[in-house]
Order: sequence, then C-alpha cells, then structure tokens
Amino acid sequence: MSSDTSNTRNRILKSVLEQLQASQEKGVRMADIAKRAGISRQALYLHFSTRAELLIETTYYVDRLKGSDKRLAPSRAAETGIERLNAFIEAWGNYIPDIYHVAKALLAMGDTDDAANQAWSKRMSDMKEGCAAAINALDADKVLSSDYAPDQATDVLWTMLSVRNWEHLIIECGWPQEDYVQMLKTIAHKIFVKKQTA
Amino acid sequence: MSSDTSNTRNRILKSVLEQLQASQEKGVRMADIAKRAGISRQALYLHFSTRAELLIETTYYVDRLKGSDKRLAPSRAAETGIERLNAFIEAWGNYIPDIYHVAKALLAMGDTDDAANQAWSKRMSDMKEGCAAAINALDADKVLSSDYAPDQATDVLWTMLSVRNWEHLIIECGWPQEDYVQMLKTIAHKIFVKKQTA
DNA sequence: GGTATCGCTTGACATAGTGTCAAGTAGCAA
DNA sequence: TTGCTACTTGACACTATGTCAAGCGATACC
Repeated sequence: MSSDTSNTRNRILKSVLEQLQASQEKGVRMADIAKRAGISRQALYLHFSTRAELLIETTYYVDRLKGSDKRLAPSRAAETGIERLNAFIEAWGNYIPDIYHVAKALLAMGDTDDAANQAWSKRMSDMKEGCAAAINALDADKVLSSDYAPDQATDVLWTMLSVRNWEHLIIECGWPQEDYVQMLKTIAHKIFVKKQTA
Repeated sequence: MSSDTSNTRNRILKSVLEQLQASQEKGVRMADIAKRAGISRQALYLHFSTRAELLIETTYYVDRLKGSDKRLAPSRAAETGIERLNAFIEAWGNYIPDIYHVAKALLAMGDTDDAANQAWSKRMSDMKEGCAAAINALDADKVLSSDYAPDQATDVLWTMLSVRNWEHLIIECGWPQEDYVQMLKTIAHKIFVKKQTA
C-alpha cells in the first residue's frame, strides 16, 4: 500500500502532509519533516533530491492515497453538458481540500523554483482540459451562452476554479466547503448557460 | 514631488519598482535594489528597516505616483447600483496593473512575514468595502439577484476581483487588459443582477 | 565466523539571502 | 575647526537548502 510507513519513503511523504497541515501558514522546513519522520535531515536527500521534488512527490502520494483518478468518472459519464459542468465542478472542488496544503507550498516555491513551477503548471494544464471538455459539452448541446467563444469561456472557468479562489472563499471568507461547491455551480450556470429563449 | 529622485528614499522606491518590473518572475533581492539605486546594500536599511517595510512603502509610492485616490470617484458618483458596480470593476481592474508587481512580491513574502501579510490584508480589506458598497447599491436598487445574501455576494465579487485572478487571465492566459475588464463586467452582471421579470 | 552491503547517522561545510554593527569618510554648515 | 549628515566598507550572525565524508549497526551471504 502507498500508505505503508514501514517504507521510509512513504513515512517521509506522510510526514510532509502532516507537517503541512500542522503548521498552518508557516513555512515547512526540511528539518521539520525529517524530525516528524524520525530521521536525520540529511537522510531526506537519500530519498528526494530537493525540497521541490519532495513536494511534487507528495502531490502524487496524495493522489494515490485519495484515489484521485476516480474522481472524474461522473463528469465523463455525464449525458448533458450541464451535468458534465456540474459534475466537473463538484469533482475538482472537492479535490482541492485534499491537495490544498501541498499545493500552497508548491505555489510558494514556484516563484523561485523552476521544477516546482513546472510541476504545478502541468497539473493546472491537465485541469484546464477538464474545463475545456465541460465548456465544449455545453457548446455541443447548444446551451453555451453566445457571449463568449469556447476558449474564452474555458479560461474563465479555469480561473474560477483556481486553488487561490478556493483558498480565498474557504480560508479567508470562512465559507463551508458545501457552500463553495454550491456557489460555484450556481455562478457557472449563470455565466455560461444560455438563457432559455422559450 | 513623490517622484523626486534627488531624495535617496524616493530613488530607492523608484528602483524597487523598476527592479520588480525588470526581473519578471525572479525574486528581487535587497542587493539588486541597492545596485539600481546606486547605493550600498546596507544603506537601504538606513531608510527602510526591513525588506517587507520597503515593499509596503513601495505600494504607497505607487499610489502617490498614480494618483490612486482619485480612481474611486466615478464609482462613488454613480447614480445606479449597476453603474456603481461597473465603475468599481473598471477602477479596480485598471488599478491592478499598476500595483501588480509589488503586490506579487508582497504576497510572496506574506507566507512567512507577518508585516507583509498584514499590509496586504489591510489593502484587500479596504477593497472589500468597495465590493460591499457596490453590492449594497445593487440591493438598494432592488436589482441584486435574490439567489444570495449581500454578504455572500460581496465575498464572491471580492474573490472575482482578486489580483490572483487578474494574474491568471492576463499573465497566464494572455488576455488583453481591456478584455479582462470587459469580461469582469459581463460576468458580474450575469451573476449579481436580477433577471428582468418584465 | 567473517565480510559486504544497505540504510541511516553525524559533523562539517558551501551557498544565498536578510539584517546588524562598528569604524571610517566626504561634504557641507556654523 | 568642529560637528553633523549621509553614506561606505568589511565583518559577522542567522536561517535554510543542499553536499560530502566518515562511521555504524543490522542483515544477508559465503
């Protein structure tokens, strides 16, 4: 199992997550992680060559732990564009809390570290494809508002669903997670779905 | 004048701005700023006690330089809620490009530095009042969508107008500034303004 | 029983950046 | 001449990442 802590590598990854959650707002140092994993600071580098690599691997660890690959199934199975949009918002919106702490650390590094920056960009670029698929599904159903080109709409949805916006509403404004998901569905509908001309 | 560079302090502040704009994406060091201002690194500390203070003072310098205090006049003078919302989005949206580089540096520091964090939070909290005023103006005109309480709507508008979202659309997606402002007006209208029940 | 290897420890060190301190200096003014 | 202001220079403390070399204990193999 990926959470098997007899394996030092996994114990380290687990410690990263714990430490990130424990030390809210403060930066997590290699020394902190080592201490929590019960090894020396230098030993971390026997498993991960840099702090950036450690954080990147932690994102994969979270995905394994939470079975993130299964989340998009409902979205892909949706029969209408609107269903697909809602399912995608729900899937991604409920994934953010799992990835948030590592994401934040990675984003903070991204300003100065190329590897961290690229790893996160890759993730966001994958997510953007989900946005594009949802928008295209709306378009195929002829319910995408004619106010935007699909590319523009994709950019807007992609922006709306950013981790920073989740952080802003949840952490800064103190919204409950369910309200966040509900609100995003509501406003996405208002923004993207063409008004009934019945 | 605030841009008088015979004054060393102003020369430093100007150098911060220039350096931030010049070194896109890379972190700006005290040494870089000193070099650009033509003084020693240590001399910076004769004018600003920390890097955070220097960046914070730079935000005020930008405001003085750009006359930011005048930007909100059209919004305050608006006669209807919808006008007020549009004027506020335009004012803030066109202010972001001026403040962006310093904001980014300050936000990056905010993760580890209390002073930087508080200074930026203060700014955002002031901006939130503008959001609240716009939403309340809509409400007073009975055109605020009944889907949200004013507080919720304020949080959403506040989130939409974040510097991070501007960064995402302008820097990441490559949108022109005018498209950004136009799009924000469009989606704010769709989200917040009650549909005509005529 | 010896020995080789693996996984880790320990201490020392390089590097980069912020911030501090003390001594010195150039220019200007009374 | 004296003294002040604004700056310079060099040295240093501190924090954090990352590297290196030597050593050590357990396990596995012959």
